[in-house]
Amino acid sequence: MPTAPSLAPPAPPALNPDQARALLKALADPIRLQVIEALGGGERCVCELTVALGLAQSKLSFHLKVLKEAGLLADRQCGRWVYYQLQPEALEQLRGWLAQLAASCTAPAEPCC
Amino acid sequence: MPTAPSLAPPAPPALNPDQARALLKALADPIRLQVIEALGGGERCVCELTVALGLAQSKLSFHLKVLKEAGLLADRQCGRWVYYQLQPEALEQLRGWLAQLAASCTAPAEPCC
DNA sequence: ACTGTCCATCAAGGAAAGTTGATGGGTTTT
DNA sequence: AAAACCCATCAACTTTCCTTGATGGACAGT
Repeated sequence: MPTAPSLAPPAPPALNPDQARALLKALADPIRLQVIEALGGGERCVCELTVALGLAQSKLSFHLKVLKEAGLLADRQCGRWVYYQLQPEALEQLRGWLAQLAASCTAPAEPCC
Repeated sequence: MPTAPSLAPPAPPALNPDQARALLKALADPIRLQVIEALGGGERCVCELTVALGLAQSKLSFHLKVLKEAGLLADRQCGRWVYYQLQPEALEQLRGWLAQLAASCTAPAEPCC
């Protein structure tokens, strides 16, 4: 048995600090949250998103790039269109990272005076 | 029975979008994460944190304020010192918010071509 | 009172992120 | 091959965030 196959069920690969920061920063923007919510119902192409959110194409493209680089979105070209879809695993990974952070806070609360 | 008393056990009050954004933004900074980790072991005063993290007093004070305003920290004055401590509920609330966001993404995945 | 320590706040400068309009590459349609 | 459409990228600008050094308030000790 070379490398014991893990039996953990979903077990997200655990985030490194930079990935976590990128995710947090990507989510900390109203426009990008709107994009995520708009993609909640399924895949959409850029031109659909521009009209749905009332954004300039250039502006939307910028935010899509941020979200994609953070790992929250995946894109797929289809002819002349580019479709974006959510990567819900990313949200789950961030949740795991937060849980781990909270777990490291064993604060015993030591009042001094 | 005027307002039925909820039976939910811990039930964090649920975050509004602005609170969630403040939390995300506050966590998306390396220095502030160091502060949080430093406070993981319990309450600390500002002067302890400055030496522990090697930060200028003014700089640390700025980041402490951001974290406090986001709800991640609470402070307490004791004589000449000011002690900061973590508010782990804030992390839990953010986790809940993320779960809710993920739940709203029912992406049916509709390939077109 | 005077001095020293701890801390928050401020103004000014620098760095990073977001916005805008324009340009060009790639694809389909005519 | 020309025209129309979808989209990413770029440079210039604006805005937001962070850093730095200085100032002052609150408290404790002398």
